[in-house]
Amino acid sequence: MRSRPPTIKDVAEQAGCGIATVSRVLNGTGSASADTRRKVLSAADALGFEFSALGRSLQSSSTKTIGCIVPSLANPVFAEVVQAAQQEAHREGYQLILACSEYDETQELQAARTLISKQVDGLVLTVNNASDSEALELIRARQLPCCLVYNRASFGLPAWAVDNRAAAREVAQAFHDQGHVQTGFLALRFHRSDRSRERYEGFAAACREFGMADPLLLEIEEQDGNLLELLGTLLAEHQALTGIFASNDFLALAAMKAARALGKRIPDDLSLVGFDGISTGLLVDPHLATVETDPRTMGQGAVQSVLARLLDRPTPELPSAAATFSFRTGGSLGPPVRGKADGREAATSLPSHE
Amino acid sequence: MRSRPPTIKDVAEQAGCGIATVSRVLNGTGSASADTRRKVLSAADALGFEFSALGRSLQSSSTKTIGCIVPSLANPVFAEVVQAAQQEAHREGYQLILACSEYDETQELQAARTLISKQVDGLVLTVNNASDSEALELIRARQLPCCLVYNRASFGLPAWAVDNRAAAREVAQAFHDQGHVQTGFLALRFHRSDRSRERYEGFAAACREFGMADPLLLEIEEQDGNLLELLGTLLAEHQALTGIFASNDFLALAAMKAARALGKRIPDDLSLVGFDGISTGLLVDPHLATVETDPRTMGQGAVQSVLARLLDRPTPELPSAAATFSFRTGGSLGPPVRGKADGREAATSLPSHE
DNA sequence: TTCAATCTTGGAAACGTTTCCAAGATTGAG
DNA sequence: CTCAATCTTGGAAACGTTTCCAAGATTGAA
Repeated sequence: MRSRPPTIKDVAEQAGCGIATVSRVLNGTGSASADTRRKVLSAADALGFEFSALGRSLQSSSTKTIGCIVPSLANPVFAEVVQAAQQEAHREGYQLILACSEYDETQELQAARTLISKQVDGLVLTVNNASDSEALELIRARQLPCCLVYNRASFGLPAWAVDNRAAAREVAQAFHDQGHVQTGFLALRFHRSDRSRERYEGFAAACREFGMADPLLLEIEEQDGNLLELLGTLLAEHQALTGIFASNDFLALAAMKAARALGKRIPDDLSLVGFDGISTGLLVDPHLATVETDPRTMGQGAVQSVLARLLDRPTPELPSAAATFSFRTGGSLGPPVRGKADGREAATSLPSHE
Repeated sequence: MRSRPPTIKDVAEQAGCGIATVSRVLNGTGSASADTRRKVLSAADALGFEFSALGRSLQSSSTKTIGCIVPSLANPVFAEVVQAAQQEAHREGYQLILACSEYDETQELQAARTLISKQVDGLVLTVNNASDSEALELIRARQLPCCLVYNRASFGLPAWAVDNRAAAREVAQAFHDQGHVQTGFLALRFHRSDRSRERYEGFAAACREFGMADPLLLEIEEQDGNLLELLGTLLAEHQALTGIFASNDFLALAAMKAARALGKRIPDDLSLVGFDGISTGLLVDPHLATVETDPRTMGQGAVQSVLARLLDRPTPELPSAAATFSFRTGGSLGPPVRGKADGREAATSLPSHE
């Protein structure tokens, strides 16, 4: 009938000893006679006692807790990051507190504040704009152990990031190798993500390098609901494009669907390349060409970096820039084919894709 | 240079007043002269003071924190549940602590223990087996506000669940309507999920009801890696089946891919129906027929239920069983067609699907 | 049997809050 | 100007731990 959970004091009383003794016995620190040990153990068991992490944290000033901020869990990339981070933290006896910023800087800052006030021991996060984030500034001011994920290193913080520019260059190269000239870059919330911008910039620079036309920037502001419609309109407006690089796989897949609704063949009429390498890309036909990244390694690594600072361990080695991604070819990328539905011969005359 | 974050005591000292006053001013509770208020405010600002949720929780015995346990974030259904739960909690000033059980009862219990010791105010969770879960027993013993998600109500706990049996019955009906007799039920970790079992039982019962053959239970134990191979083998062994109901969409999509690798046409040679209604099912061709559920509503509702108990609000109404799912038809479900690649006429002689 | 060394034990302080309470300061009415 | 009512303020206790320290109990060797 007691609603209040039992405390160490209750155990001490029941066992007929002092709270210090209970603490020592239950934590296996310090000495105790066999008799007392037995009494304490059975009292704790009878009461169903569990230490309150609160009291413990207050006194040790360590919560065994790591804060994690990501833009959204709707993107499987971040879901994987979080899952891997959670596992790694758990492996070391740490808990993860999750917050999603919804790609909103205000919520991002808000989340950082809350996590800090919850006294998290460290933070792992993906911010919208690493080079200009109030949240990061706050964290740095507090000198909290922290590691970025998918953001480029910034504010002197370690970062498990993808080399977006180098990856985008490989995409441009792939388009160029297939003979594309007129390409576009498709982004969902362009101004809200530094990743997206880096990919675009890298892509644009590489297109120039390879002598292709400047890629057309195709921005979409809105959310899911009418996404397919918007994409349809956008694609219809830009029939000249033979290839599109999307800032993430979901967008690429949606574009694939929208293009087909317009009667376009993939890749003959339109080639598509995504970013992230989510598994869904391998379920569609043809497979989505994309830049594969490794969210699990990122999430795990970021937690390791934070823990290293926390526990005075050697800092884990960050992957070399080139090892942060790998271009994955797929049937969605092929040579552009002139002519509408009768371009079969032209298609077969070129090297078969994949 | 101070590494220790400033406490209320520091602010009091700087402002030249007592800590009680600081507390009152900063919390806007109790009175204070305009002068003191100003001094406290500027001192707090200068020090960059933030309350420690720890001390506060210890004294108020409320952490403004809700624990959340799901099997995995790899399944977008749970990712959505978590995301929605997180948003709803946040809306009410609560934080979410996340734990994944990896479909493992030991980790499930472990997670519950940790969250309890972290003094979460409530819990939202999906367990592997609601009718027999040590974690749930622990929670019930502690009388912690708690709500199940995707599990059937159990232990007297509220639950935002899908009526798996009724949903499975609709699937059986759909198969029957299309003329299927020999069907199979495909599950990934059958013994590890009560949802999967309920779906199978409901499906089997309904098949009998509709005069179809008992569905064949196709179990897979292993994880991703070789999933496609395993599915291929399984499908090759059971050529007689004309339709398969998979316990979730990912499995259904993987089966679709494996079936195609075997040269089967979907749905002519094999019809497929999934469960969950993830958006990926609409990206493939043909669309995946499935049972749609609403993870966001579930996650949000569960948090509301917990908060209702926490804040003495009226309990939110649980959805009626029938409203927990809706059958979504799709091209992956059609009438079975006799004969291998030359069964076109037979196909067109039957009502065209969807 | 005795004394020193060791083992066992519990009181008390500290961690950062909130809140009760009493005391001192201020106000206003008569 | 006086007294009561009100406002403002800070000390202290409480929340649940851990850990320091000193005191009492036990052990073993001479």
